[in-house]
Amino acid sequence: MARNALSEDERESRRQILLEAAHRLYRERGVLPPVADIATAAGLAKGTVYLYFRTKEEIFVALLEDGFARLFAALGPVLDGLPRGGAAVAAQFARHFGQLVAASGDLLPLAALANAVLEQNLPVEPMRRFKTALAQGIAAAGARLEAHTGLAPAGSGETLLLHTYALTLGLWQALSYPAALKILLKEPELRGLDRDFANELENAIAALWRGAFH
Amino acid sequence: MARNALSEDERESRRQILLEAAHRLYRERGVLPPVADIATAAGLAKGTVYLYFRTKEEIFVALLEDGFARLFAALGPVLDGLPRGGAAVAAQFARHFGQLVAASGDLLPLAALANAVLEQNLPVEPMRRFKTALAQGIAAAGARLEAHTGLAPAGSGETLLLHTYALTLGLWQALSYPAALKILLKEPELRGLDRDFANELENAIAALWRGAFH
Amino acid sequence: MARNALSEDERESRRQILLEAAHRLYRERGVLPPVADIATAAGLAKGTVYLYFRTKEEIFVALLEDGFARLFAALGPVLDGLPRGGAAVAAQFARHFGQLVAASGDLLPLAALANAVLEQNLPVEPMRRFKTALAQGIAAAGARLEAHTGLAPAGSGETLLLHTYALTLGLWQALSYPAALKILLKEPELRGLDRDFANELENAIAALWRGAFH
Amino acid sequence: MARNALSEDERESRRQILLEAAHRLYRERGVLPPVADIATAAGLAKGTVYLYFRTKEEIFVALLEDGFARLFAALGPVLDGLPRGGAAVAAQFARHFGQLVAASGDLLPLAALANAVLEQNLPVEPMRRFKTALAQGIAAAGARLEAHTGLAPAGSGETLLLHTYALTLGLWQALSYPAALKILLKEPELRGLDRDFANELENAIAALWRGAFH
DNA sequence: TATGAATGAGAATTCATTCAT
DNA sequence: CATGAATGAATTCTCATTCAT
Repeated sequence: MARNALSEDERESRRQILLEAAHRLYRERGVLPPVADIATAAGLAKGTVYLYFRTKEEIFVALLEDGFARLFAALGPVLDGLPRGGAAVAAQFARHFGQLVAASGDLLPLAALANAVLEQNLPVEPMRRFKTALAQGIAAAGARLEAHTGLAPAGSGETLLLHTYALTLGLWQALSYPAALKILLKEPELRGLDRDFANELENAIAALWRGAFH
Repeated sequence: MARNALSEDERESRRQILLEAAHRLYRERGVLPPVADIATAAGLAKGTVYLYFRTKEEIFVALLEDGFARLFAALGPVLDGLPRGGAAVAAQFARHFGQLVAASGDLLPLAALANAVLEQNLPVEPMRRFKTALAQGIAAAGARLEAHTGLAPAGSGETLLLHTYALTLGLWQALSYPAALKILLKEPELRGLDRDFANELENAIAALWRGAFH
Repeated sequence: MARNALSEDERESRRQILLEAAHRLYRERGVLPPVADIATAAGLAKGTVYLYFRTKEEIFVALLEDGFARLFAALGPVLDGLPRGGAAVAAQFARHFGQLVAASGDLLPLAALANAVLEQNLPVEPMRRFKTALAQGIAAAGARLEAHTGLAPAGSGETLLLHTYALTLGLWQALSYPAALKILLKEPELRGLDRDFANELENAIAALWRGAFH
Repeated sequence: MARNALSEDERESRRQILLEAAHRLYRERGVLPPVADIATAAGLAKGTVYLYFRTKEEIFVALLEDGFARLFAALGPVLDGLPRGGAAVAAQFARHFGQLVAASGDLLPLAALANAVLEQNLPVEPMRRFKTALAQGIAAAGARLEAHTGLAPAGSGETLLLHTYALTLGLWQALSYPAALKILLKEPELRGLDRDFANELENAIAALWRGAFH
């Protein structure tokens, strides 16, 4: 059993090394890197990657899962600190949420990839894991939100957080540009799309929450 | 002068045939089809496709452009019919907008693809065209929105519509599933994500607009 | 007949325009340009090119033919001016021939292409035309060479000129580099191949001729 | 450490199999064969080829490198056997060199391809390797030539061998014909170009060397 | 467990040439 | 004669994944 535990630790550590390598390469290149590169960056052989992940996409879904877990963990205190009801809730949440998102690194680009790319070649099970974690994270946070702010009826907290996530994801996609197209934004006709994501996000979330709280 | 140059109409009609073929294949398969298939589906030869579009991605951006043009065209009357100020604006817009989106067909999946995939292999110029049309459509609609509802200050209409677009896009991604994963939604842990998109969208937009109008 | 003659002139003029366009594009790009580009550069339509040349290669063989015709024309006076026998012949010819080659523009790169590329897709007849012109040019010049210098036996002039051509062509290939590889020449190990073509050619030809004249 | 990494020998042997397959196909067809065909001929899969060579052109440059290495190896004894100075050198070298070239197989057609085709799509590094080997081979042989024959000044041996190579390459191009055009040679106007390469080469080289040695 | 050699499906794009008008 | 739209053959190279060792 001791041997097993140790093996389990080693296994987990290998997994983490692979995840970090994949994450780093993705950050550097802006596209899903080839498995061979991930293996090399992790100091392992190509075949070894497949002892830890069944497909390349599974690696990135795992990354996504980690990212969301961290985000939800950070979200707890923010929700707990919200004032009961009233006008201040929206503004306060929007500000804190904006900071959380800013600190979440590559979560958004990765999440945007999820639908378009990752889900194409993914065994069902990791997908279930990810979606389940997402659903449960939102549900738990929703309950907490309702408890602290008095938002009613039951379920409306979950719904609001789902919308919050959607707005965040969509806004990031509307405002983010691949490096090659950044220049376009300087053209006068595109001024309307050249907005600061962080600032825009805070305003949008604040509006959504004001509306949800009336 | 050229005896057999294609007339502008003929050329446009060929283009439309290609666009429709591409659109249909995309709808059927859920992924960007190979150019060879598009050509065949359009009754043309592979090389011919490249007389009308420089890259495969350009085809789909053109589709996107058309879709948005139609959406904006339909949006005009909706905005014009909004009541001046007041509480009713949000609910009325949300209902009509939901219908517009429902009628827009594949616009959303295609738009979701834009960032992740289409922008990878696209000459700048069609990208500029698309983004410019989008920016101008939003700006024009924003002005109209302000004029009819009295929303102030200037620019807030444009901003609200940008957020509306983002929320729509993000929500679609959060709630849509590739066919292979639809079964997952029946599992109890995922009940929270098994929501009707149309209904959810209407609620979310209504909240956002209520918040924007206070 | 007047009409015919005029047509004939027009036809020849069109041909020349095409040849010049092809030549210019080849000079600019260093590779055989697409037919479409040649047509555009000549202000004609793509199909029109095929009214004047049966294949793309035929265009470039025609260019080659022109180039050699000019070279042979210029070679005549050089041969006529050679001293009868003696040691001075080699040096004098080498010097003049080097100038001719230098003035011949793209003849060498084109000639180098002939074997590797042009002959792959060429109707027999233009090939015959070209080779015949080449053979006759060399034979005529050989006779002239023999007459003036007293080189014997009969045929040895032709042979010497054939060898002269071969040495020129081979030397150009050994010493010429595509732009992308010019940098290589600065490396010390490659110093031996970094020679001035004009100078090298003169020396090589002089040696060959000295040997031929004993 | 790697349990099943290929040994250097095995890897080299695979490489050789690929080279031989490529060589054979080139000989049979007279054009660079598609990679797919090379792979099939070597009993390997297409992708495998790219584990050994980065581009198709690299294969043929490797072939060229091998060929020249063999030629230089065979050239050594020939140079060592040359008489010191005097009139006999040229004739003796020409005869032996002609035999070497005759035994070198496809070296010449391949070398003729180098400029026109191979250099178009070649990573710099294999190109450097090849050119460096060529330069060093010529330099070393040149020094040997000077040592044995007393040819002076220093460097003139290298120069003479460069010219020898150029003359050989150019002559081959002037006299060789693709199979489809061999028939042309029977026409009387082309009699001047219908020469036996081996014989012609010996004469040309002899003349060049006589001239170089005075 | 780890390795890394081998696999081969997969797809975009170019461009010479034809031919209906 | 001229046009230029249409054709479709042709080929490279990448890369996820497997599996013998």
